[in-house]
Amino acid sequence: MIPTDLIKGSLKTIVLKLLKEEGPMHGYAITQKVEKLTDGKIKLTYGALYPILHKLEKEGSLVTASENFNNRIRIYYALTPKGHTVVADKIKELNEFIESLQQIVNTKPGMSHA
Amino acid sequence: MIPTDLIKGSLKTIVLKLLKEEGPMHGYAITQKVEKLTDGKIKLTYGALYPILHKLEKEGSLVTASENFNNRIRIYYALTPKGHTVVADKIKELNEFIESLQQIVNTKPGMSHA
DNA sequence: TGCAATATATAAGCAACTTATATATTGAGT
DNA sequence: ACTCAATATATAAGTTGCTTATATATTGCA
Repeated sequence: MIPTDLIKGSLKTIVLKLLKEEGPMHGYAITQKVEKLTDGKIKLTYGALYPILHKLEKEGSLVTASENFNNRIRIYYALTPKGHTVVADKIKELNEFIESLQQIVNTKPGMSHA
Repeated sequence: MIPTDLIKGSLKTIVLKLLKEEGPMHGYAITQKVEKLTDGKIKLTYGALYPILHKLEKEGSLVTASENFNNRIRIYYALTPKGHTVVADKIKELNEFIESLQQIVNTKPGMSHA
């Protein structure tokens, strides 16, 4: 498990990216997918997930559609056009972040005057 | 500039890694180095840096040595043996984190059944 | 009958930051 | 002489984004 402090700020981007690639998903499926994609290293808790989804919906990045599956309510979240713009920006940011981290982490002694 | 929410949890690891590669540094130099290494994309504020340094010192990961440079006080922070152990762990964590992020960000439609 | 998995949701609390503020020296420009 | 940017360290108040705990309800397996 990766410590939560590291992951904190990336959760919203992760959720948006999944919805972009997988299409509409319900909350439970999102947590499963994240865990699977990262070999259990990132676990999205519901206490984090649902507030994020509700906030994105409020902001107009997501819309919801309820469905009844075996008497269980499933609420599917789907990207709006605005959401597609937002996710593109967020992924760009995340890639820059990853690059910056690598710049720091991959620096080795002696490389400063390379 | 990368939004601070993304960077938040990584700052302590970044500071430790720099001290490992560059040897003892003073606070101001740390902020300069981070900014330079990341092309200005990550800026460490003093309000974040000094509490981190003081905390690491308190935990026994760092020791300090004051120096007088042109009548300006410089406080050099250096890794202790414990600090070296801590930084190794933190870097391992950060690498796992980066890998996990890439797993999510680099996934493209259709790759789920590859 | 009971437990794990499925499914959504909110409230209280905490940690790690940001922002604002304070202090003091050096050196360059005007 | 004056002013401003850069150098250098530090703390306090406030905010955000999570975690942890809690609540509710169904399905399917043993």
